[in-house]
Amino acid sequence: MNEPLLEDFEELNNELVSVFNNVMWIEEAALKQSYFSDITLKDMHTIDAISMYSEKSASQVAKIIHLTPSAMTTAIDRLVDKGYIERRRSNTDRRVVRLGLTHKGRVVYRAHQGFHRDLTHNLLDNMQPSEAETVKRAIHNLVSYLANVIKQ
Amino acid sequence: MNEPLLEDFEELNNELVSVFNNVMWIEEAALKQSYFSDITLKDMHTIDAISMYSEKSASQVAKIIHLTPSAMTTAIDRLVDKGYIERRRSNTDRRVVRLGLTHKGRVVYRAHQGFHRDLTHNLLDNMQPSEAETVKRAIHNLVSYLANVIKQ
DNA sequence: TGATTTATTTCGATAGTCAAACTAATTTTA
DNA sequence: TAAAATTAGTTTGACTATCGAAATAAATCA
Repeated sequence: MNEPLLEDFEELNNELVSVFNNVMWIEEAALKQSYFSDITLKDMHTIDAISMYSEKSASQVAKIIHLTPSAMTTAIDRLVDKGYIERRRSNTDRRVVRLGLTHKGRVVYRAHQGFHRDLTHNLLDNMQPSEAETVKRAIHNLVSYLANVIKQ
Repeated sequence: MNEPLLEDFEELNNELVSVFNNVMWIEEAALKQSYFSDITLKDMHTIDAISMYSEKSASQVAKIIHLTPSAMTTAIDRLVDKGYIERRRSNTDRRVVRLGLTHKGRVVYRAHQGFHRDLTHNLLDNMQPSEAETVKRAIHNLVSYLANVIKQ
């Protein structure tokens, strides 16, 4: 590994750690205080993976959020009971369960997207367009690196 | 909120979401495959909060990682049993439990720090010093924003 | 000293996870 | 085309982490 690019590499590193450690529980806490206090952040990620228009199967969603099939089933049960998502057996292959958001599900989904947009806006606060491009490149670096780690 | 700074704001936003959603489970998976497969990522965060030289009390650590006192007790039990941390009653106030890392604890702590340093290095991959400063400013924006959200 | 506060622990209940066994639907193969 | 294998999802049982309430013990206040 070559020389650090920043004198205060450690400071950046610590801030990054703090972001990772805090974002999760802030989302969790925000959910608890909201109108949607009956779901956890993990539930939220399930809803997010199902998303708006896709009609994904249960196993596709399980793969996205890294749950075993059995855990996926109970997670779906929970969210169906609470009225956030719907189960529909596929007509073309009656083994598969297609998942979709209910009206209530679409409302939380959009609220959660709003939270993430706020994060992104704040990330770019006070940046010139060219600087914003640099930030984008940095985040893209991270995505590529993580994708690489996953593959191995 | 003013105009987006990037034409492809959405793309950046999506990548940021993907980073948040993936970092956690990658850390989790990395732990499972490692020599330290007997601890979870949450355990790792406890170890991280205790850190190297501080001698924090149980309730201080609980506050940092947002656990209730009772959950903190059992989390400590777990990590003591597995040999990662040590409990010492304070001499000046015998109600308080001071926590410290064992040798094994310090080893995982450093390994985990290494993981985060890799992330930071990759974030800055192919950046000029001035660009690295911009990235640093962006992350700092995020930290400030999150700190602000916490306060409310 | 007696009452109150503080730090931690114990206990009972609950929720989410996994692995293994199972059901039902579809595809392969002989 | 009937039997075997595969695939998608569910059920069950065991386990773990969490919480809230009550208990314990030490320190501080009045």
